[in-house]
Amino acid sequence: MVRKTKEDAELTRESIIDAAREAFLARGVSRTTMEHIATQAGVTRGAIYWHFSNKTELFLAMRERVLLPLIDRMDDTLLVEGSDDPLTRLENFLCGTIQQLNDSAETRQTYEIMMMKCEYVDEFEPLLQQIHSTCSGIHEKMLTIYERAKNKGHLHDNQNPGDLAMDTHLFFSGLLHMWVKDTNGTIFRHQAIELVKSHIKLRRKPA
Amino acid sequence: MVRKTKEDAELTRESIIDAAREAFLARGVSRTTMEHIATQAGVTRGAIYWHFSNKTELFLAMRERVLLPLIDRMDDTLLVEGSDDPLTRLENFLCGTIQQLNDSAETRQTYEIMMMKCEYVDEFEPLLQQIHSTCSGIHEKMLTIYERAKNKGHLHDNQNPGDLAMDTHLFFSGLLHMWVKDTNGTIFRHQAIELVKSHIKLRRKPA
DNA sequence: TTATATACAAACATGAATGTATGTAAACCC
DNA sequence: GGGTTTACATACATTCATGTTTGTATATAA
Repeated sequence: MVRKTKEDAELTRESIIDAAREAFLARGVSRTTMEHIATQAGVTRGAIYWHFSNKTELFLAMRERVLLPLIDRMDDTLLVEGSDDPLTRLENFLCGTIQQLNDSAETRQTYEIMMMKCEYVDEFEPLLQQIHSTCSGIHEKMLTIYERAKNKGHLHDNQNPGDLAMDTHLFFSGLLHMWVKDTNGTIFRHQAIELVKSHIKLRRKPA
Repeated sequence: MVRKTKEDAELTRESIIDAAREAFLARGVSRTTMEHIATQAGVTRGAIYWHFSNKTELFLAMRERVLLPLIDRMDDTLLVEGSDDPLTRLENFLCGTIQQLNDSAETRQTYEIMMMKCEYVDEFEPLLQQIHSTCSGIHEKMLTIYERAKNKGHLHDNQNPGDLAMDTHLFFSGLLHMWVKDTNGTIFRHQAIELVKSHIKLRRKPA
């Protein structure tokens, strides 16, 4: 089993990423060795070093595969004006993210790794900066949403968009953490959607 | 420098925990070696192995030193009926936790380690279970608070205590994460207290 | 006062992971 | 279809952390 076609090589590359995710999830990033990943993927360490220069790059590749689509979806759901009012769009975005976690095991596992199975030090510290800028992006979009809602008179009069946006952001951050931590899904996950709806309802002024 | 008195020994033990915290914070738990900790503490690995059987026990000792007081404070602030009304007690508890983080570098650093510089796998996985039960404890106490607030007519009529308690819990979880992640304190920390007040205000029915 | 346990330091033995260097057969290009 | 590059497998060298064992001076207890 030696030189494969270009497409085969791409397949092994992807399968190495999959194997890395499984290994990271089971043993944590630092305790996972290249040998573990190789065994899981059914290749040798040589193959991994051919496609990736080290474990960090593998981690980043795994991460990007689920994070990039998320950012895209965010813009579409939140900012593009459709038939729904702003608060409904916000609710849809939050529920859609939960749904995405429900549907995709890859997304689920990657989030679990990023939240509980890796250490943000040294080469991983820049990621914190990156996460933070993603967060400000989310916050700004939520702020826009709440401003539009306010202009349309959908909010109670004493609520200001800035605080609401941050409150929702923090709520959702907590929600995601809790959702992911409930790994067997018996404790929290079933009520996540309801909580989102209840959170939004708290803001909406009855018409 | 050999055999010390009992009190001296206790001092070295504590200084080893301090050194471990500094080391964990700088290099992450898994990349921190016993040698790093020893150097930081000004002892040899022999001393550490005398006081702790391995790195995991050291980590647990560091953790308990800040977590146990927190649990105690929680009961006192939240459940003991005083002159304040339930929602105010809740606000005081949340603000008090922020204040605790502000005041104690040890607490701050330990939280940062637990949130971003360790991996919850193998021997560390039981901690997740423990964290979860602490969380349900918090949630139940918040639920009690909101039920009392409801009975006293402090809440809007369409708000039910269960959802409110979870919403606050998730908000606060997100808040803590954000607070801790803002390590240099320039982006988020200054507005944390305001956000807590705004969060509570959202629930309080004007008298 | 002497024996013993304590609180470490120093030395040792072992294992394991990383990165690189080399080998190789098949795909790809001309 | 022959040379070159690709996509790996295999072998090697090095580094490094861990846990244990041994040594030792002193506090402490009898």
